[in-house]
This record gives sequence, structure tokens and C-alpha cells, in this order.
Amino acid sequence: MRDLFISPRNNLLENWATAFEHASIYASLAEVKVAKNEPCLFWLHVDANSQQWLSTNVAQILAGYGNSRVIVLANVPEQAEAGFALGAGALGYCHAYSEAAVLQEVKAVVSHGGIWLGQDFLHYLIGVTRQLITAQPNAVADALGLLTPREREVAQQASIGLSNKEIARKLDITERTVKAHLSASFERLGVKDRLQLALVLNDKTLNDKTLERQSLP
Amino acid sequence: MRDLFISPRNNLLENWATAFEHASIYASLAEVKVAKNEPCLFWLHVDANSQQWLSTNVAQILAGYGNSRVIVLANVPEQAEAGFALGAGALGYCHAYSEAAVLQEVKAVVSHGGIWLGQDFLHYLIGVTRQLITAQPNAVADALGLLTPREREVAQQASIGLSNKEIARKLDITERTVKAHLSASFERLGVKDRLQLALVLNDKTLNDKTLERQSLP
DNA sequence: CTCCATATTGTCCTTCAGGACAATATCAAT
DNA sequence: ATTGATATTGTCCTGAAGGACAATATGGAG
Repeated sequence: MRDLFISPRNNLLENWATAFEHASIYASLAEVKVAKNEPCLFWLHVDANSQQWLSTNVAQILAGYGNSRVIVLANVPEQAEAGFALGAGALGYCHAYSEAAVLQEVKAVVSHGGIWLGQDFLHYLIGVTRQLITAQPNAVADALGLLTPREREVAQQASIGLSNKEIARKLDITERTVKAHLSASFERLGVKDRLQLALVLNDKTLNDKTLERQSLP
Repeated sequence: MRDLFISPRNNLLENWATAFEHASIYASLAEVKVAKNEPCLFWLHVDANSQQWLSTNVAQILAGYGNSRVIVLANVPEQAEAGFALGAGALGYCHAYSEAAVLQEVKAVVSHGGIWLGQDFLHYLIGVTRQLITAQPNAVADALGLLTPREREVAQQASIGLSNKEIARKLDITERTVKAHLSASFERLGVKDRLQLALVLNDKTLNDKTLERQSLP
């Protein structure tokens, strides 16, 4: 698989040349001359704050060169940019000055269908995602588990912004009954009103402020 | 770096043996006999729904064998489990029946300080994360942009559950003024009360139900 | 200078929320 | 058969929320 480096500087960094003996260098995508269907590895070298340039180029490569893959080389790797690059369809994102051995490894992974990322970005991704798919649902699930089935129904309706009267109509019970279930829910969850209930049931935000308030008289 | 496979089945799968000639197999972590400080690669083979077993083992390995790394092999790779494994400290998560060549690649990446994941999981991670770091903040930012600076302050206080009186004390203004800013905020954001305001400003939930309600008289 | 957006505060009024007392019916477990 | 948890509903009361009228001060744009 041929290696095509695209860099505004139009010259191969030393590590690139060391890693891939037969690498080509281009100043821009427009100058690239390879068969459309030849499987190539495009190494896109981006400066900071070139997200527009980046997404345009990635998109063009993926559209124009069907069998090719894109790896983004960043002078200053940054999480947001990595997310951007990967979101645009790149299969790798790494430091432009990585050792030759690392670049070869990146190529190995990507050319075999993998995606290559640095540890920093991955840990960031994982941390954020776990918060989303693990911590949060569990926190909410825990909270919901403290309620009886009927209380849960009522509480969830209140949490999306319905008034007692609306909930009553919807569940075909009296407004008084709605109040009863809500009062019980407040008690069980240790919150003082429907807004705090909504905060607990909608997201994780048992934040400091909320807890602090809950413990007050 | 030695390869230690830990599998409840207590025998090496063919692809494992092919990939690593000198691999060892153990039925459980307790039976492993290697020097505590020898750098090893632990391949944890998990069945579905063994998250407890998984996290316990990963934690024990990382605690007990300082120079070692953990890769999780799943019979049925699943996103939630991958997140769990990586969150617990594993550096790789892949299909237990991957080709020998892939396993060798995984080892290369991990032993060089990388993290190895399948494309599916990564795309999932990236998708979720982009949603989080791009879409959501913008939605909230858009909403906040509709408010004047002072209204914004007041609205945010209300969104975390403070009463008008509390906000008044905190910002050193009259309760009446708080009401004025809040009423203006409701108007501008098209919500009917502080709970819906909280839903808009705290999270994503410009969900159907909320919007539907907002458009009603 | 005038107009407009913003920030501040006032009073009066209506409605809603939530607590304080309740009571009654059902169903499962002991 | 009794007990306990759950679900339902009632009345009375207080306090908070939010709208309907406001007025006044400030500071920038035109």
C-alpha cells in the first residue's frame, strides 16, 4: 500500500522518510496523481486550527479514492481535533513527529482494518463515554429503584415538565393522588421539589450544589 | 514479553497457540505462577456477562503485577463490555477468535504502549463523544445566547434548583427582580416554567415531549 | 438628543405546589 | 387472620411561582 504524504510544507519530515522508503510528498490533495482505484494510505499533515481544511480533504479522499485510507498527522495533537478527524472518516490520528517505528505500527494497524489513536485521546473517550453509558444510567436506575412502580411513573412524568393536573389526566387518577406519589418520591429520593427530582431523574447531576441543598433543613 | 492466557476453559484456542508459540494457559488468575515484576501480557478470556469477574481480575493483575498489561478476549464482543474492560484498565479488547496475525498485531500495539480496539467500538465511542462535545454544548450555548447576561445568571441559578429567594440573596437583588429576569427568560426560550427552563439549560432534552409542550398555547 | 435594550423594583392577584392532618382498599407475606 | 407495603382520594392551609398592570435608571446606537 503506497504512502502519500500531504503537507503544506511540501517536504517529507525525516521520520516519515525513515519509516517509508518509497513515500511520496504533495503540497495539496489537488496535486496527487495516482489511479483512483489504487489502494493508498493518505497521511494528512495538519497545522493547528485547520479543521475546515481537514474535513474537506478527508471527505474528498474518501470520495475520490475508494480503496484508500486516511491518517491525520498533527503537530500538536489535541482531543477535539482528534475527534474531528476520526469523525470525518480518518482511521488514525497521531503526532506528526512520531518515531518511524510508531508510524510503521500505525500503518500496520490501519492497513489491516484497525483504527489507531493515542492513549490520551482514548482514555479521554473512554472516560467520557463510560460516564455516559455506565455511571449515568446506573445513577438514574438506582434512583428509580428507590421508588415504587407507581411512584416511578408519576415521578418520570413530573421530570419531563408536566404539571400535577396534566399527570393526573394522563394516568387517569386524581390530582391529589399525583401529589401523594410525588411527596413520597421527594421523601424517598431526598429532594425538596419537582425541579430537583427532575435533576436527579433526567441526568446524573447530583452535583455538590444539589446535595448541599438536600442536606439542609 | 510473556503471554499468559487465562480462560475458564483452561485450554489454548488454536489461534492463540498459532500466534504465540510459547503462550501459557491458566484456568484462573490464582493459578498463575510468574515473578511479580516480570513484564507479562495477560490475555483475559471472558464469557458474556462476566463483568464482575472481569473487573476483579483486571484490578488484581494491575495491582499484583506492576509491569504487566491486560488484553481482554471476548467471545461475543460488545460495546458496553468493551467500555467496561477499558475502564477497568485493560489496554485491549478484541474477539477471542481473531486470526493469529491480528493477535500478534494487538500485542505489538499494546506492548508498545498503545491501546487496541475494534473499529465498531471506536466508531461508537467517537460518535457518542462527538455528540457530547459538539452537539450538546452548542444546543445549550444557543439557548444561553438568547438571554441577556443578567438573565443568563439568574436562569442558571434557577436551573440548579434554587428558589427565587435564594437566587435573590445570592445575586444581591430583590426577589422581584429575580422574577422579572426569569419571566423574561421563559419568554425568550419559549418555556412555561422553571422546570422546563432547567431541562433546556441542563441537558440535551429538547426532546419531542418538551418541544411539543412548548408549542402548545 | 432620542430611542431601545437592559437592569432594577413595586403591588396586586391567581394558581399551583407541597405539607399536615387524615381514611380506605388491595394484596402479599407471615 | 393480622400486618405491612402500596395505591387511591379527601380537606385545609401556607408559601411560592408567575402574570398583569406598572415605574425608573442607565448606557449605547442612531
